[in-house]
Amino acid sequence: MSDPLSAIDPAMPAPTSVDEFRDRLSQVLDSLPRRLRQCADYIASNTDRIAVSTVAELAAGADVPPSALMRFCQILGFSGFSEMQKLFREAYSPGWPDYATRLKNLKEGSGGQPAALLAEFVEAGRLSLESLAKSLDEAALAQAVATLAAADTVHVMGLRRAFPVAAYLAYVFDKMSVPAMLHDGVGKLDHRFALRPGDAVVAITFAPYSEETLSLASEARSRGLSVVALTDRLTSPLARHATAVLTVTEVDFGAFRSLSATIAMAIALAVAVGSARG
Amino acid sequence: MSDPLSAIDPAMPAPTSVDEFRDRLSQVLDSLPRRLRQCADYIASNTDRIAVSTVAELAAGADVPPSALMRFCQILGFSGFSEMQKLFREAYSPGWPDYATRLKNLKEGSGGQPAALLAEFVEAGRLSLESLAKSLDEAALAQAVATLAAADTVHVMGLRRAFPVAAYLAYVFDKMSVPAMLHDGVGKLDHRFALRPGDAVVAITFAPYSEETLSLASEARSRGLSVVALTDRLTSPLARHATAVLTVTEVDFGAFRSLSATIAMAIALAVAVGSARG
DNA sequence: ATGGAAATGGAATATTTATTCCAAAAATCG
DNA sequence: CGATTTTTGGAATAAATATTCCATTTCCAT
Repeated sequence: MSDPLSAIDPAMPAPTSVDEFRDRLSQVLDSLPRRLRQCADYIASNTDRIAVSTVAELAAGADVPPSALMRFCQILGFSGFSEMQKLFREAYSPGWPDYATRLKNLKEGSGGQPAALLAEFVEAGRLSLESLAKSLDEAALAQAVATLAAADTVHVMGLRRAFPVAAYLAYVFDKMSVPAMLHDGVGKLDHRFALRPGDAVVAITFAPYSEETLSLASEARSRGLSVVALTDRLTSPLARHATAVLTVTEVDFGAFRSLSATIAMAIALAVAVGSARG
Repeated sequence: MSDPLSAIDPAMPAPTSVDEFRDRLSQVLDSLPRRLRQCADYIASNTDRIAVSTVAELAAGADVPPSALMRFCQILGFSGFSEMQKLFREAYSPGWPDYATRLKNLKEGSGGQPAALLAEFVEAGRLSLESLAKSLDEAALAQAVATLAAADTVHVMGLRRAFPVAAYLAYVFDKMSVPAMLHDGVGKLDHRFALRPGDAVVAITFAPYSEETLSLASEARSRGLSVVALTDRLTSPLARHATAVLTVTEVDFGAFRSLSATIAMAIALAVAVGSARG
């Protein structure tokens, strides 16, 4: 037997830092056969577990036998798993088990402005999610689900910053085999002829409310279709045209909102509707 | 021989959290004899090494024989060192919830309720955000920002579930007056002629990776443009074509991901680039 | 299809690491 | 100061863990 695998580099010196480790990993990645690639994938997305796991645990996680993982370590240039683990144990600085500390660290730390910004958005997102959990109007949600579950086609509209939410909602509907149409305003076509009796509309807009979305909701309502509103407050102009109103208060940071809560609401809605339909 | 040491509390239950551990430690501290106090002192100021050290290493650090350290663990209420270490290993990276099981429960039990679904998505989002804060590669983020700040036009591409992220990214770039183009695949036009020297690409894709996005990234790279990858792991096929790789691990619930962390990363990136450009 | 090379899984083994136990050393108390 | 209890260190053992090896399977080129 020749030795093609370690021939990737016969006596490659072991990586001496986590960065070197990452480099090596991406170098060898392409030439790895199935099992070893599984190792690589799992290790790459769970690098932080290496320091505190056993071969058996990691192997189980990657769904390979322990011997495959050993081989993997050796291909990377280590003498075995223990040597690899040593690298990560030395580099280990506790990942700030405490989220608050870590956040503070990011804000003030050496990562500079981008990291601090990220920390702010993470925090905003988390707060938004918490507030959503607390202030959820279950009845309204249930009603919205019932409405959409009973509809023929679901029309989804949201522009500008609501557009990502609308797009994701449409995506999830699609995956759940719910007939849905995303009104995206491309070419200024408004597709309102597409609204048929028996259909329903999900309209998404936040202050300052987009005219186009309000107009579609209003049109739908006047034609007798059900309209589910996803908006920022009960007094939103959108609420006027809606049969069910879902409100989500996002915590903004700077001029931009995290959308976390809005998206959570949207997926939950879509999945609930999808399963209600069977 | 009576048993005064464990008599500190004959069958005290083991601490179940790092906080409980700290409490216990300070409780017993005063009643400890010399060697055991050495253990306590050393452990108290090196709590973070427990997860990644052996008995022998810690004992050496505290300058006591291993058996003293064992006794110390038992006085704290653990059956031995391993049990104590387990606490710290788990606290460091708390096992993610078993969503397969939860989802099953939801479907079967009374929990098919939309509100319960929403709670799960909220939880998934929160975990994703926390994990992003913990695992952020600050250097990669800084590099990505620098890359994009130096570019002429920024091209953004992401399809399917990555599309909402791409759309939001493009929206924020626009608001921050960064020349950006969203490649949305409308009409199967691929717009690759639009890539000009001096431009940069932000490519977003997660397993299973979309061919179109990979192909745009690869094309851009081969023409010498910078490519920033926003993906789920370092071993992603997208990483190959990238000059900077940002990874975000989202906790999935069922088939759908919350996108919270991915979006947080995207906004932070866009805002940082926007302000770097002035 | 067929032979040869490569990759794989798992059982066997080696090594490391945790844990117990007890004889010796300190400490405590009358 | 001697008797008794507590604490200590380290050697012996048990358990967990890493590592190797090889028979079997898979892959690939012809």
